[in-house]
Amino acid sequence: MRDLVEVFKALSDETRLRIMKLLEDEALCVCEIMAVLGMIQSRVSRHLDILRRAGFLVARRDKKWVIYSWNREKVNAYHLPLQEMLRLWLNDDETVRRDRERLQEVKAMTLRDDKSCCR
Amino acid sequence: MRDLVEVFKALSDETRLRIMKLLEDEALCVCEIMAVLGMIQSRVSRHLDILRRAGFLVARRDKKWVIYSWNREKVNAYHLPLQEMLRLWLNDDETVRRDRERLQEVKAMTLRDDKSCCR
DNA sequence: TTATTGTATTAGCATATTAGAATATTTTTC
DNA sequence: GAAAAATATTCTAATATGCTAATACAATAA
Repeated sequence: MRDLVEVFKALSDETRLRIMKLLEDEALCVCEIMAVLGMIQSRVSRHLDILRRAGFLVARRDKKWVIYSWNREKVNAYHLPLQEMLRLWLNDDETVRRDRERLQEVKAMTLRDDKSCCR
Repeated sequence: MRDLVEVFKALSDETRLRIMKLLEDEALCVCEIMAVLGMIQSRVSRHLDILRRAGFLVARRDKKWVIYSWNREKVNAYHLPLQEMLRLWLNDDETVRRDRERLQEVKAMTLRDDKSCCR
């Protein structure tokens, strides 16, 4: 029960839903997510941690960067089915749509190039 | 997006999950739910209201009693699929199991008999 | 009509969550 | 090793949430 509460809590926040939708199709580093959402680093990092602890995301380090992506390995009974639903939901949402556009811009700008990522 | 956050928030609480599992198969009045959960009236009523607003429950009045049950009418894109999942989840949970036992006792005791319900 | 029963709402307090600023940590680069 | 870049963690203030007790409301019973 505690797990399920944690899982639902993780999804009970607009910022975290935006992050989940951002990472739906591709892995991103923290600074890219910051740039897309226009939020400061500690805030983004905190939300990523909550999603990771609940089982929705995994983090791997790549050089200087920590890359977050959807977790496809089952760590509890809940996150995989909920991920499937999230994939179907919010695709018409105005904020999600804008975040996706912004992501294309951010990716075109930064090209994570072994030097520095976003600025 | 706001709707979805509200829906997940509604499920982000142990008491409310217990209520959802209690009402999974049958409609119950507030005092029966109070008796099963061993919680005071204002607390139960408040949680029922949160679940109702999120679309998960409906309330109908029957004489003195207000009977709550799962809402089967689609009021948003989210609650029906989540209800399906809830039906599969938590069936092995110890608290849920005890609540179900307690419900049988409460029903045997009270028999909602046109006079008074629970005491 | 008045009293009783069942339910909803409100007020006040305690706890939890969130945001931003500051600091710490880790890795890389020089 | 020192500096820089990226990320994590901690601290504090603001807001939200949950609980109890008290009160209000609605339907029924007397």
